[in-house]
Amino acid sequence: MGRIKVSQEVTTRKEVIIQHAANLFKEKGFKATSMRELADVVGVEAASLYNHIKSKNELLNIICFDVANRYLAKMDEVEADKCSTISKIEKLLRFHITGMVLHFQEIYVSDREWKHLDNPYLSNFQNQRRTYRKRFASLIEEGIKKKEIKKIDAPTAVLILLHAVSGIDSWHRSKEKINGKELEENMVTILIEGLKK
Amino acid sequence: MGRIKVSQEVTTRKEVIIQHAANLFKEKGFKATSMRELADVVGVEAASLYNHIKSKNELLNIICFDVANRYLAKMDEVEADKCSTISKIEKLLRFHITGMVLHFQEIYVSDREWKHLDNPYLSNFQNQRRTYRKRFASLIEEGIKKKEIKKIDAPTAVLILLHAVSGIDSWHRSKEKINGKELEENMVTILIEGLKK
DNA sequence: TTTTTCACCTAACGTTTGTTAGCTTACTTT
DNA sequence: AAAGTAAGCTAACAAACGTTAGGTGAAAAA
Repeated sequence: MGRIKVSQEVTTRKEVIIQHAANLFKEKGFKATSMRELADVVGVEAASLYNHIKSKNELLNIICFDVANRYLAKMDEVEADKCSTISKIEKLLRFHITGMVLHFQEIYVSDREWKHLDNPYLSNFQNQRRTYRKRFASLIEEGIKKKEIKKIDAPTAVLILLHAVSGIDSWHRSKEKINGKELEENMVTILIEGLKK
Repeated sequence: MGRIKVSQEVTTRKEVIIQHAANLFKEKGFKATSMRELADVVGVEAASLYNHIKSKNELLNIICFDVANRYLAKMDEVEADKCSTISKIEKLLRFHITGMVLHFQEIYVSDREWKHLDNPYLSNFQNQRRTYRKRFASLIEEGIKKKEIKKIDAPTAVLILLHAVSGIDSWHRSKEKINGKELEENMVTILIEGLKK
């Protein structure tokens, strides 16, 4: 069929494949995406993919842990920051939102398709996810103690924040959509005001 | 293997199958659930399922439209209600929350797996979904006009509400969870306060 | 008790799946 | 120009998939 073309941003053929995979996994789901389909959009025969990747599941692994690691790194950064707790939470929220606005395919996949990871990656991913949420909840509890935030159940608040953000997926699909920055401000307004005391 | 047992609440064998299907689709996803697996938990051979259902996709159809119709009916009811706009929204929100708390399998499936519906059901479902959200957004805009709600983008608010609710799925999975009623109050507090002017 | 109907079985079908083996072509380096 | 490596191809595999055909046994109706 042809050679895989690399560009300046996407320098290796493996990365090209991963990007197309993220797109397809997002649109059709991991299980519903076949290697032949992926090969088609890459512009190559299915078997040729295996010159660059080990398996279909490796693609999912890479996508999921790429995202997970980005969030953990951001959490480190924010925790170390010297500012009010509520604005730490706002920073995290904004990070989630801009992430979803700019490269939502991977995040969407990592959010929705991680169930199809195979062990040991599966347990690993679940652990990372759990600790991330715990650290997030701790921030909220800290905010409650400092009376910056109203008295609510912290895990519930985390759940609301994270899932509200994942709804940005349908913003992408919608026809008459406001721009990304407006979206961010609207979400922050509703959610952060909802938390504040 | 044996006969499918019906109970007082679940009176037909088809309903038994649907319920197990909803469970599996929720846990593993539609595509990742095989008819042989479903047959296993039902306690019967795979081929035997086809005495009661037409196809695997019929199961998904039934689950998705069951949920969609429930929500549309509730929307009719709430719109006709004579109360403030903000409390209409609160009523809808509470309906979504209790739905997720009580029989979340079906709702979860309808939310996440509808992509695998086949036409004409797919377009049909998408239409219903779109109108539901539009009616929800209209309520919010009405609330803004009446100055009950702060000036925000209505579709964004809808998106936040609906997706925040779908996060209740991870509440079900969590170990140290507060009870359903508390969860509901927490969510309403954060989200409705977030909307109010 | 006989007949009919429903519920289930085994066996098999045609596809589609992820992946491998072995060969050829196109770039890169010498 | 020759040699070596990287990237692609065709063909095929074993397994899993949804589904159908045709037969068996048990419950319900006669």
